[in-house]
Amino acid sequence: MILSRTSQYAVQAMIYMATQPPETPVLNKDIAERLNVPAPYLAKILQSLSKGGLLSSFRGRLGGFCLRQDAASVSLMQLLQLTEGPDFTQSCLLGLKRCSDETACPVHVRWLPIKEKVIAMLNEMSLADLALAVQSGRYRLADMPLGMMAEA
Amino acid sequence: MILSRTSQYAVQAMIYMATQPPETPVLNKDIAERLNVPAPYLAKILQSLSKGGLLSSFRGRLGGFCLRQDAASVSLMQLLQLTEGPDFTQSCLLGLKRCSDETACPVHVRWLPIKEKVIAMLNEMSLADLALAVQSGRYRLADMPLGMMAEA
DNA sequence: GAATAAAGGGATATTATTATCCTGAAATTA
DNA sequence: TAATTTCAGGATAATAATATCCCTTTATTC
Repeated sequence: MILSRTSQYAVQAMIYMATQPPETPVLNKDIAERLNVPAPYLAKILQSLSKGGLLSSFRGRLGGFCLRQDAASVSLMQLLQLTEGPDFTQSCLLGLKRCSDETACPVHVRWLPIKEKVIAMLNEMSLADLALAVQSGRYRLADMPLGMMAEA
Repeated sequence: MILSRTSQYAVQAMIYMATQPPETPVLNKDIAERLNVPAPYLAKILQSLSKGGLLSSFRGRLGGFCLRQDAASVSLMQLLQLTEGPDFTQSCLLGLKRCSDETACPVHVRWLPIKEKVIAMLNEMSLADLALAVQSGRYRLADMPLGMMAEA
């Protein structure tokens, strides 16, 4: 029902980056501060997103991280497949190794349609959508007293 | 997206118990064996389900565990609220502490309807339903070579 | 009453996840 | 070239989840 903390940080960070002007590297430190998330841990996550091809990273003075692709072309699904593993949507609710339409656990038939809705949602939502929602000011990216959705 | 292993074991165990004649205590050892799950760990889980009011436990020779209520009156939701915590369905997908209709994370609006479907499903499915599904022979409770759904 | 079988409960061990630390490498600026 | 800034990467630490162990209590059987 819930994502790992790693995924939560990753999603928040990616959405935040999508709210920033592209091509201008964003610092891990800044993201961590805005999201109120442990910086060294976030660094590891961003590192793995770079390896996974979603981010570009730059060292040195004007360094930081940029979205490698256009925010509109990155889905939540793509992102979560990196952080949760490539087939995180396929696992059986009861933990069975083999649970398909042919040989299933007893909740399978009821769970399947919901799972498909989840998958569709994850595929449909892009970072651009989410960034826009945040920039509109109606949605928040973090539990913070002071708002973080500036420049639109 | 996925339940804790504890919950998975709990659900499997409860469904299994619901397939057994009521009033006749079932041994932790037997459940563990059938489900292919570590017995000492399962024992802790069953213990907490007893404390939670879903099971009755009996010590001594003819001891074991019984469903305290009729299988038809126990929903998956009830069970999972014990193993995952009372408001496990309310947590924000992105991990925000406060994420309600008024002040929400950017995925909230898309997630909400799905979450409600999940909640409805969990409320609607009873142990009796699931036990019946298993007893029909068309669904499995564990990753086992030899079938476990005997007596109907 | 003694032996046996089961759950109860506390302590401990193992593993995975989350988080921190430190040093090095790359880039920029002066 | 030297100083600074930032990510890279490895090692380590802290925490939480999962799993095991041991001993006690309770009930049954003999």
